[in-house]
Amino acid sequence: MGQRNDALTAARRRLEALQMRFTPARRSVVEILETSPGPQSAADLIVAVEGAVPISSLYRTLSVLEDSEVIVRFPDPNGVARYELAEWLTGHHHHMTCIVCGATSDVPVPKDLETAVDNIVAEVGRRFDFQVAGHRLDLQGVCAQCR
Amino acid sequence: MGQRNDALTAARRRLEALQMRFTPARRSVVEILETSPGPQSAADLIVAVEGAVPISSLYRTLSVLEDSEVIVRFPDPNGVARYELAEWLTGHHHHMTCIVCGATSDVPVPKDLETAVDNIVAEVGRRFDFQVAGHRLDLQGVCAQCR
DNA sequence: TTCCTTGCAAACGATTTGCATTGGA
DNA sequence: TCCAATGCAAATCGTTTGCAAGGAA
Repeated sequence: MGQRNDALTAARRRLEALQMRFTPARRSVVEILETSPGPQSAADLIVAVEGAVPISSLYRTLSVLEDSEVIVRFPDPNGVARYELAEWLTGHHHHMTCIVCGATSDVPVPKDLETAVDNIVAEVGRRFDFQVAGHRLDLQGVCAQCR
Repeated sequence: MGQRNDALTAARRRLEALQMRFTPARRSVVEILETSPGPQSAADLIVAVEGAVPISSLYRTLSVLEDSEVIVRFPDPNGVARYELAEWLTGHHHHMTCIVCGATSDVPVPKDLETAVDNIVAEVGRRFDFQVAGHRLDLQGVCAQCR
């Protein structure tokens, strides 16, 4: 079923639909993010592309992918921008950041727990007259490797 | 009972315990944060202190208060650093950010819902072998004023 | 040919730091 | 007096942008 190529294919289609090219740099970033265990910083990506892409081009690539909603950018607990494939490509998930090594990884919250989170979020929105559009749940703690 | 002065008093004591002074600038920042409906950015604070405190001093003030754990710094959804009184002064709470006006405000999640959140977080930690030390739940949506 | 894309360098905005000065205990 | 705190200016860091050159359709 080509599961491995889904994100790549979807990304190419999205860009082509916007009359933009699926260039090597753009493809590389999508590939890297697809195979990463969690969101990557611009610095991580600059290293990951092995200096094959100049800093300014990397940022431009990220900006294009973000504008086309292939990736999303968000600040990690330390304020550094991190990027990951958009949820329409990966599914909804949360993050856990290790306070020892600083690594941030994805947490694909099981359906039953996610339902509970949704209920809580909806209830809070109701109580505070806030029209909820989405949420983020981040855990801080110590990962298995750091114990 | 001097409820209004608790944070101010606690902040002064904390600084004095560290042999630091509770200067006017430091006091101002604590007062502003104590009376704000949500976390403030450095830019907000610079405006709030009415130019009475130079930029560099304001940042130094924030850094001192952060190091002494009187305030905490965290990035809002747009990546700008925001500051608020530490939870030992205000109690645990979450945040909601309006995607229209960008305002971030506190959400003192009711005890019953917070208990549910705690259970979920604990369960996730168990399932993913992650020693959870804390969590952040942020809601994105549209606030009452922006509808 | 026509645009989109790239690369380099300069520009930027937010935050930090060096250093001499000020001021409180 | 003595050391923390301050203020200004210069330095940094991550990120963005102008502009001319390169490349795919």
